[in-house]
Amino acid sequence: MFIGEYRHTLDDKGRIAIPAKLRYSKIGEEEYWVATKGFDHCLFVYPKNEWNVIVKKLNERLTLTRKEDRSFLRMFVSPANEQTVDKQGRIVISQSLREYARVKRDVVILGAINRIEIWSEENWNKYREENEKSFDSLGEKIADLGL
Amino acid sequence: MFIGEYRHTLDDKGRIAIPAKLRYSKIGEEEYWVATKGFDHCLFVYPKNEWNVIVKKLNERLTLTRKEDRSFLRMFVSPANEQTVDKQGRIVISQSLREYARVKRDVVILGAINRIEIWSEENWNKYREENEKSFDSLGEKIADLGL
DNA sequence: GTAAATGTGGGGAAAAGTGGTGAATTTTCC
DNA sequence: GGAAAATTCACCACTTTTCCCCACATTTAC
Repeated sequence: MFIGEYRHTLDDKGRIAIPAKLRYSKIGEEEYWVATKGFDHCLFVYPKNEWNVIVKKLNERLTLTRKEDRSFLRMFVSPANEQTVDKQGRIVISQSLREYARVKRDVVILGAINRIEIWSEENWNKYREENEKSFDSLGEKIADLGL
Repeated sequence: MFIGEYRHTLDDKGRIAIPAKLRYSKIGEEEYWVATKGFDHCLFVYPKNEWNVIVKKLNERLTLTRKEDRSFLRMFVSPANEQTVDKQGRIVISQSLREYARVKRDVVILGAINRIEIWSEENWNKYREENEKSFDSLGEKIADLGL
């Protein structure tokens, strides 16, 4: 399971190191990772097997003939990128993904149970500020989680 | 599985390179590809075997007597043409397809699971802008896929 | 305090993408 | 039917990008 918040840097070649704690978590020891556009202008990064579960579900439910389905496919699946980790534990973030998430150099990486999220530092700070304020009330709005 | 977003160029002869990641993906190593008109004014490009699957389905489900079926067949199957890749990994996009998708020089190529899509840059930017806005809410509609 | 692991930067070889030339084939026109 | 024009096709060449190493600084673990 992926948890934790990490500050890393993206180098000139678009490479970013996956935090060791995430890289070597059980769920994360895969041959490759898949990065794609996520909600709220961050990137979602899945280990191979988790990604495959999602695509399988999507394939069952999405149809070629429905407009919304095509849109979701193009927004979520098409931008995805398979990446093997290099010897230093890094993956490459493609240019279109970097643009989408507006990441330049300083990056925040979040563990999010079955995926990793990559945020530009600016976006993350803004998001965090906004949501910390309403954290308590937020708890009441979301579904009954049985906590 | 085809995934990824790529920016390529179409040359004066109508040739376009299939991104290497797509060309060499398992599903993509075929003798030839089939390009045809797709939804939303882009082009759909299938590897041989995937195209055959589509045609088989159409054959089973479309009837000669229904007006809409005939129309769909003529819009989707008739404009299709087979293309072998040259030594540089390119295929030729026929003029009528180029006109349909309004592609001139700058082109965006999308991996879309079992097909590839070719967009003119302008069309893609417009489509993306319109659909990115509703991406977050769209995700909710598609609902709990465990993303 | 020392050794190992982690994160960051960079260089060189290989692959990918693009543009172009000349031969072969097809089309057009008389 | 045959010659000229146009188009297509199969290579070749160049530029850019990507990939695979190696090196080093910093942090973590023992």
